[in-house]
Amino acid sequence: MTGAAPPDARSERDLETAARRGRMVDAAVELAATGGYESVQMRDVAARAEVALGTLYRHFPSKDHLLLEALTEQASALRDRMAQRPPQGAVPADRMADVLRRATRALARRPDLTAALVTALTSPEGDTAPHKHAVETVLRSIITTAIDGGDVPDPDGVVRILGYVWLAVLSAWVGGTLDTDQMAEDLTSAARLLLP
Amino acid sequence: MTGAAPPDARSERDLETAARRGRMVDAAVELAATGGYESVQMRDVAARAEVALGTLYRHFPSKDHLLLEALTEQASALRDRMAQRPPQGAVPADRMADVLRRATRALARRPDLTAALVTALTSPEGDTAPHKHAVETVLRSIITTAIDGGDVPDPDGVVRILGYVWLAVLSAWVGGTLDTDQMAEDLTSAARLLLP
DNA sequence: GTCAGAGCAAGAACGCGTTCTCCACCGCTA
DNA sequence: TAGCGGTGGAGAACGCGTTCTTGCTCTGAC
Repeated sequence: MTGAAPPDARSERDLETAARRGRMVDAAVELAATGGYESVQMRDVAARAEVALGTLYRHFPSKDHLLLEALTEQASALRDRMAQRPPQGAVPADRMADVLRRATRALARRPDLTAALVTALTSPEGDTAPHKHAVETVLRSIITTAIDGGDVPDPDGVVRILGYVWLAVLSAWVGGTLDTDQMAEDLTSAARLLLP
Repeated sequence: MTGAAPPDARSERDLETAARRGRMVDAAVELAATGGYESVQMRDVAARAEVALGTLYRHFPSKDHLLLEALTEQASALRDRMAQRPPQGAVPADRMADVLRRATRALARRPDLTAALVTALTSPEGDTAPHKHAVETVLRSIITTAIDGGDVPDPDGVVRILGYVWLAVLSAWVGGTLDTDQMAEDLTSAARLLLP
């Protein structure tokens, strides 16, 4: 932060720095989309973004930080896309199942990318906790749209629990213990058990 | 497998091999208990078990396989201990909350060990899927004891969902985004939302 | 008795995340 | 104009999971 400086008074240098940063995230996403987490190799990211390895680490202290920034972007984009069209269904359970089904289908469309990002999300690095919180908040806001205005007791609790189930199911899918259909099935089941 | 040979006809060599294998798992558990996942370094495990690195990898194809074997043992031991004493509570929700609270307290008693084992469980290595399934089965069997005999509609669905929540909450605790109290709170909340 | 093969020890080697070192360039102030 | 701090480039170096190589010993088959 430059404090009192007007936001459009950035020097050309700052603009270049921002562009470089964007290229690094884009490069990570491109590599993740073809081969998942292990295909995102820091040397390759740096080469594709046309920066040096040291520069990459100057902006992102670890591979997981880099992928979590990408995940935050992707999750926000998903939220915006989901917000375009209100969930279908007469009761909250149906609308929730619809939201989760659509979101899951969107994620399953680019499986390697999703796997890479979820892997970063579930990696145990302690100093990424704030970023993880940010992502969880976005995911919960997606879920929340399904019960807005419905007559749901303890909506926050339900949203928290469904957020956990969503994460666990995604993690199991990434780990290979669940396929896409089982994932959708378990999410629907959770929605029906938790909502009227 | 030696086929038709009687089980106690193992040669001395086989006994030594089994003992070595046990020492490797024990060494991993000891190291995990003091420093978590990253303290379980394969060279250290081999040294502590007094085997060569190659021998360790002959028995366990990866660090995660090793830790998942340890986790299976620990989970089975936990299940046996939990089975000693039936859950307290008048209704299924109370009994479930009791079971989850006791289990969580047991896991929180050795935080570094639990963190290491949960990390292995949520690591995305594809070829550990069967081991992960085995662990999940044990965890679900612990949960199931809380609703045995109760009048619960769709008990399997509830157990699956609560298993997911348990995993996600543990994972968040390991990742540092949740403390022990919040973990217990969310689990209790899930039990009350899902059970009568 | 001998020979093939499995189990293991010892340790070098490799891959990739991460850190460190050294240097060039740019905009700034005396 | 000369020096200076900070951003970035190039790449070596380090740590740890994993793999590979070499050689020894024991076992079972013939």
